[in-house]
Amino acid sequence: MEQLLSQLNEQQREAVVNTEGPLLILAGAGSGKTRVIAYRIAFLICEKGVPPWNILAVTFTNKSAQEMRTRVQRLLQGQELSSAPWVSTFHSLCVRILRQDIEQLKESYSRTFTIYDQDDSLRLIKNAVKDLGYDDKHLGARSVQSAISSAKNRGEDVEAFAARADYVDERRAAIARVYKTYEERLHANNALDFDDLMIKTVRLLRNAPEVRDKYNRKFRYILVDEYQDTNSLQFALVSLLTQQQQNICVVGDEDQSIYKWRGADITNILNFEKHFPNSKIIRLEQNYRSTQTILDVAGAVVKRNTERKGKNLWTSNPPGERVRYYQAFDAEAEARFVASKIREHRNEQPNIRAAVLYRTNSQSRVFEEAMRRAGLPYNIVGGFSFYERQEVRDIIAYLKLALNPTDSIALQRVINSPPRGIGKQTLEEIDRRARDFGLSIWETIALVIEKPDGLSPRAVAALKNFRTIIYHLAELAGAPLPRGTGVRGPRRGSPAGVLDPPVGDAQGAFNSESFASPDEHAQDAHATLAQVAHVTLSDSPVSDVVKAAILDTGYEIALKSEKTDEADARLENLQELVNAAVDYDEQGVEGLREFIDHSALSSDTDQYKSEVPVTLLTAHSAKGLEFPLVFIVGLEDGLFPHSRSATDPAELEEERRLCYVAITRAEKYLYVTHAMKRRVYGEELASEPSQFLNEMPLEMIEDLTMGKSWLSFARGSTTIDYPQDEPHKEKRKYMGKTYDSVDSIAEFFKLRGQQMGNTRGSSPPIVTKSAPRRSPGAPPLAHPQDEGGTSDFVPGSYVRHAKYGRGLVLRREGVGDSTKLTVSFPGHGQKKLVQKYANLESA
DNA sequence: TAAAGAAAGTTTTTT
DNA sequence: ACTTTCTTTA
Repeated sequence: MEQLLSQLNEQQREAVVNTEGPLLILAGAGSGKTRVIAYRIAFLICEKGVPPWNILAVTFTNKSAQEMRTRVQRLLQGQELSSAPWVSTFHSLCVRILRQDIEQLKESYSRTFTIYDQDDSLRLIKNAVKDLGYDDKHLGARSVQSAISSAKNRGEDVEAFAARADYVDERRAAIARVYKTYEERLHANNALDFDDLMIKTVRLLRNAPEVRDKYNRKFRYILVDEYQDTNSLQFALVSLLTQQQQNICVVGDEDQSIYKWRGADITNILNFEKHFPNSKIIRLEQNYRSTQTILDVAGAVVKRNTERKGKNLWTSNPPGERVRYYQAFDAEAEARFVASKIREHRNEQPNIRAAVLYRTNSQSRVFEEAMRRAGLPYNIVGGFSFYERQEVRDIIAYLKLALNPTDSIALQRVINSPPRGIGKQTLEEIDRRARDFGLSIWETIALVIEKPDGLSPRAVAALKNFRTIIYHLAELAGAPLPRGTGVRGPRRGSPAGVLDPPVGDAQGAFNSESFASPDEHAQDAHATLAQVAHVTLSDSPVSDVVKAAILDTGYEIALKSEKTDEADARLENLQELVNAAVDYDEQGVEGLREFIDHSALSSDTDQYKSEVPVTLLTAHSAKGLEFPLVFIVGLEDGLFPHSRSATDPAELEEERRLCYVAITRAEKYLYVTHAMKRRVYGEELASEPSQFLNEMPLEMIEDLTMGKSWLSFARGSTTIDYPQDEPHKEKRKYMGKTYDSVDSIAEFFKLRGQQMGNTRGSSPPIVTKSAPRRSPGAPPLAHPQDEGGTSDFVPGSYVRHAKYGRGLVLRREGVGDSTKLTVSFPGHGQKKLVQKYANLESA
């Protein structure tokens, strides 16, 4: 341990050895935060003799949890440990607690509850919107989902939400009714959505003193990573868990707070000392990751934020090279540039790892393509994960059904996939009857099989077939379902663990008939966590059940008979799913349930290989990672910063922090690029450089663009700093001929025309050399061709609308009569208007 | 009922 | 541009 401690600097060491009482570690980017947490855990175990199971470390993503586990493991190598410390995400921690104790909540949820991911929850909301008779045009399921989610995260239940929805606000009242139905149906399905996982856990700990006490005694030392991103529920959870011992250590950095949109509450970290009296604060300000230049650039950008305490991040690393800049013609050219630079770097340093950071996942496609073309193996983080693929979700749905057939979302998903003759008509009829009798769909199927009442024999046969498949899977899983109309589940079965494996008969699962009815078995609601984790009663491995879900359902045959490349790829994915299941082969229902939980809670592919030359990811998912070579791409106005943040200064600051996070991922080399035009929704749009580029010290940037670029214009003029709070007054001064991307495109064509000896073609007007720089974000001048009258309505200018009043033009699309403007009106939100009909005047 | 074709919505970031 | 959902047709 002595030797371990000597590898840390003074502040880091302080952070490690101060194990007792509340501790706030303010850790700047690259200051060795993960290292400190790992050492701290090792220190607690080795030096303080704390048993590993008394330690809990919570992170936000699976990726960082995994990283943490590996680090701790490496430090403790050689140590014989009886168990590992709990390192988990907030959500998986909640799942583990709820799987154990949710019945103490007395809300008639059973421990066999199903987790609904965002997609499942969206389906449920869609159904609810439809069944309540609302027009899904007016009440988009997605926006309802986000309204409900943020209500939940504010701690507003249905009643509170409805109370705030007075009769004036019809839309809100409608959402309130959907919210109510949604909650009822979640409950009827014995299902919890992501937000519920937090909510129910907090409620459980609040309302059940004995449960709270149990976990307080269990988790004697708690660490929370990325504390600046915690929301009020997560704060409540942490407070409840540390009520008794107060050994709470949180690590965070206000400059890296990028999840306010998801309810993160920065005051959690700012008021830590108030929440936890007698707390210590330690600052980690030495950066070990980046060159001085990269750090300076990052600092210059984030300095523009006003909502900030500020800190003194320094490094003893060499200055390194300048940041490199490239202005690409379009998104494809940008990707080609990045790929070729990565190859150049790898020629110099064969094993250098590169990352491409973009604002939105939709940008990843071009880069994938370019990497493939350049023969660079790449790894893509986020986007559609493995578990989000249709075929994988289908098989998971079968598995969910085997454990909980009342899960109507899973049932609807697979009842007819692969096609087995249960069509829309049949489903609607069943749905109607289910509602009439107040039964779940599964229960109704049983009813219909006995009393078809007008349903075609063919449909009944198909339903029977489907039911047999589920019966079979349930038996194989070691959780046999009662035959006939008898139904169990949270609503009628005994609440405790009816779905749990039969105790004391290892053969049970294989002998399907003998377990047609569930055995009575002792259920200790207060079983210890260890007991739950090691229930190994049924003999069938998880992978066998997964295989059965692929084969016995006819899924494989259906795919094989398709004989398309796509079907083959799907089959391969399913093989991959079986492989994943092999890892979970600790047998039995608990193993299967854990497997399913994992699939719901892992959004990013965890088999992310760090040795791969190139990693493609969003700036958000890059947080916590570092790469010697980093490309920040798409630095364009409206993209990064994103246009959705244009109207709110606080949101713009969050975008800036995101940019800060992106820059500080780089160790040695940083490239920043933008394209002059880009396709958005299939439409080609000219794009302006990001204001964040302008906030970087220009002398620290090297221009790699062939010919003229935005940067060369920017350099040609004196830098004008306008005060943060009053940008508009200053900006309006620059009304001379300015840079904009149309001119740059003109420049590009001219240049290319010269290179190719081609002087023909209608070159747009060329920009004058002496052009002063326009500060990005300022109103660009009208293009020469639309001079007069309407030419003022360009992005950045203000207009007046008869109904909405004064608004800011954000985007302009199309030409002539079809010109559309996206305008943001304070109090009315963004509107898309056809310029010809909108009767706008400039304001 | 299922497959094929047409229309509409989509993209901010994530557990 | 791409994907999901609605509509038509075999």
